[in-house]
Amino acid sequence: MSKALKTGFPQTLLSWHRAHGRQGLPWQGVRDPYAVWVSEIMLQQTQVATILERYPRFMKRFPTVKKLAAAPLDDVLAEWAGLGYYSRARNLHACANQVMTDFAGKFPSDPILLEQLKGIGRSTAGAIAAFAFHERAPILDANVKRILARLFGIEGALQEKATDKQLWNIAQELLPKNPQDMPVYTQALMDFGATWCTSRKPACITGIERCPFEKQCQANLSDQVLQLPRKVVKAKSPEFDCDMLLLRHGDSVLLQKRPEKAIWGSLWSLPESAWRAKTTFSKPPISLPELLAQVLSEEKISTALKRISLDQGPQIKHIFTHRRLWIQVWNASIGQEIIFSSQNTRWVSLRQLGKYGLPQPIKLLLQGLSLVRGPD
DNA sequence: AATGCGGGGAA
DNA sequence: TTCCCAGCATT
Repeated sequence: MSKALKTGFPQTLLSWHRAHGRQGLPWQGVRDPYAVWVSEIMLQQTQVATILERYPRFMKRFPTVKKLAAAPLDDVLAEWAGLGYYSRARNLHACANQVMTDFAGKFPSDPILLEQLKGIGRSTAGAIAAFAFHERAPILDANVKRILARLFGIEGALQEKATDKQLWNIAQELLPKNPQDMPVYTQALMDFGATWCTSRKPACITGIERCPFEKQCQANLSDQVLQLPRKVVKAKSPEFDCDMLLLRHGDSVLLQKRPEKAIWGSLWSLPESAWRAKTTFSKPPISLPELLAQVLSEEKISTALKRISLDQGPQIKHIFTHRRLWIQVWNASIGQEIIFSSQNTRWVSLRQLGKYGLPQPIKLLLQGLSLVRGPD
């Protein structure tokens, strides 16, 4: 790497930030390690706009690492509901307890130690260390990968190990000399990637703004900006369908806790059948005992239940990053609460439903039925 | 090295 | 539709 670029890059970026950096985001200027950590986890693979309302709400609900650690996991998941990647919430809770027990309630400043904590990888460790402790530690999120791949004309695909290593090395080398610059520098990288060196409409292509690196940027010089960074094309996501049971008794609905290592892990949802690879054939009608036996793994279904009929409810199409799921909802109502022998089920009154972490499509479904309060 | 894990916004 | 996003953990 040329010495001019190595010293010039951080200074130019800092100047750029003074004139064009994003302002007014709720977590900007925050130096409390706990608050920094929450924001970094919340922003993983999640766009800023999604978090704007949720971050202050989370911080108000769990103002300190101590309170977060002491809270029931279900409360954390309920607060996280709708944000996706629920292992983040489980790890957040576990990490808070790690910090309490292993570090006396204080986040360590060393990125090597931070990376040992649940849910904190190298990039998040670098961000926390830089923002909260002025450590000269690099980050390598999607913004930085894109900026560096273009600036240095990195041709390898992002998924390749060698490319990753190469980018980390560059990110390390480009760090500003002065540790005091680390918070702003780190923020500047993210801002520049998010607003100017964007994936599809970078400033150098739109011509709306004049990129301060246009003379050094290898991708720009070779007219490859939109081709970098390279990615491996992913296969089309497979399609599935399943049945879900909306079983009501009075003002209660039957929920089922999902397994931890699965999609919507540890959230509460409606009892559901196994997912089937989607076919074009319509399914035959299903009886309540059959469905109960499937979704609850109940061996004995009482004769009273056998007289209950199922009403076909709505079909819901839900898109994940890697899957497409069609959900057939079946409505049923029973006269008395039944305690099922299968674990992980719970009757929840409508009034309490909002306190449960529900998958987004289920939350929307129940809201549509006026079972769950909307946002206050 | 490859895969699983959400949800929403943009084009 | 497809792509993208302040990634990490697991296998």
